[in-house]
Amino acid sequence: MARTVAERSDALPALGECFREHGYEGASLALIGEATGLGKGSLYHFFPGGKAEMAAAVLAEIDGWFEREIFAPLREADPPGPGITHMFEATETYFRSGRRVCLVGGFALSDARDRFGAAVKDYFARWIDALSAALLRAGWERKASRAAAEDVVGGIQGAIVLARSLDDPRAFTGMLARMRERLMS
Amino acid sequence: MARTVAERSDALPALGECFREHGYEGASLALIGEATGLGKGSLYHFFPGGKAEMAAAVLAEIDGWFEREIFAPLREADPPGPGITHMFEATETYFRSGRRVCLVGGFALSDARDRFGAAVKDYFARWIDALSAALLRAGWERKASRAAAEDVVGGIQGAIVLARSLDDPRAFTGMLARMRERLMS
DNA sequence: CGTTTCTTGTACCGTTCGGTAAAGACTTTC
DNA sequence: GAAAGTCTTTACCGAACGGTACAAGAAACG
Repeated sequence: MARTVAERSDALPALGECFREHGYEGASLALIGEATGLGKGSLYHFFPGGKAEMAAAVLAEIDGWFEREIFAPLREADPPGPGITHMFEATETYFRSGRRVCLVGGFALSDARDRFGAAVKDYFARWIDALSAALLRAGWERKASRAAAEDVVGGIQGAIVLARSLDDPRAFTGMLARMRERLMS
Repeated sequence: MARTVAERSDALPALGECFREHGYEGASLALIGEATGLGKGSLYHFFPGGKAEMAAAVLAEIDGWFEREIFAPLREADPPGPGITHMFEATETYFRSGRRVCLVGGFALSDARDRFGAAVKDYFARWIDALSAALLRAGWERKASRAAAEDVVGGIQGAIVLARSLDDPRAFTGMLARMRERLMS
């Protein structure tokens, strides 16, 4: 019947959610087909490289979103304060207060890291660099800004783990609020 | 030939390492057999419940180790300072400066959480409680001690994600050193 | 020594895995 | 309206999955 989904990018959000919830290995083609509403034929039409290409496309889309919505504002906001504030707010929304897992962080802990190591490394390195640059412009010392950026970017990942483990989004919002206070005071 | 492995507990370390490296889903019986040196016959003899029982046994062993080596010292050390110092040192050794993944944290991010949610929640809740109690005895206010304990326990998980992502153990050791300084100063 | 209990290797089960092939159905283009 | 290109359905493949059955081998015990 050819439902003319038309764009492969239309499938990316559902694809991303599927990888998020089940991990790279756990996201079977059956689950992916269910999540996207696409059969194997369509999936392999859009992603001839199979699961690996699907995951790579999702990673690229996520990378683009963060670059646009978080990294660039961090680098460019003048004064830098609002860029940092926006990072915390956008992060909290994006991860739905810890109810939504970070796909990149999840990949980092699984053996999907071997396959997508470069993308994973790049994502976190650029986040830390962008935040560190913002702190630098806000008057922080070089070493202190780098350390604080690592603390915050790492802390966000830890906050997700904690909120999911305790089954309590307040663990996420609490940690973020305290990190924010530590940066802005 | 019946190599008389004798104790099912002898297989737990290798079993744990296998789940750590590949996750619950990714650890196939073939990989598990390879890691433990045991055939399916032996594995199902010791763990009639299959993979789920193996993972539960590993979680129980990990829980016991942390209770003995970290939680109890945190609760009992008098003065509390050395108990906290010991926690940081033991944690750094156990996770091999972030080269070794936290199995419980990994489960929390995957859909293994649905299966082992209670054990995962308990592990983190008891860690936070024990650390919080130590800080309380060290003179911290109740709310501040709880917040700091969440920051540190979550921060450790984030440090593992970061070190693995950046492929740099210094991200782990650095974050831990700064959290330690924040607690002890 | 023989017997019982514990441990193991092997063959096998049905299911699901990622991936392929090819024909059909719809759109677009001229 | 036919030809070309795009998208989807369906059936299928070999391999690997988790799990079971069972008989043979080693240990322990009388």
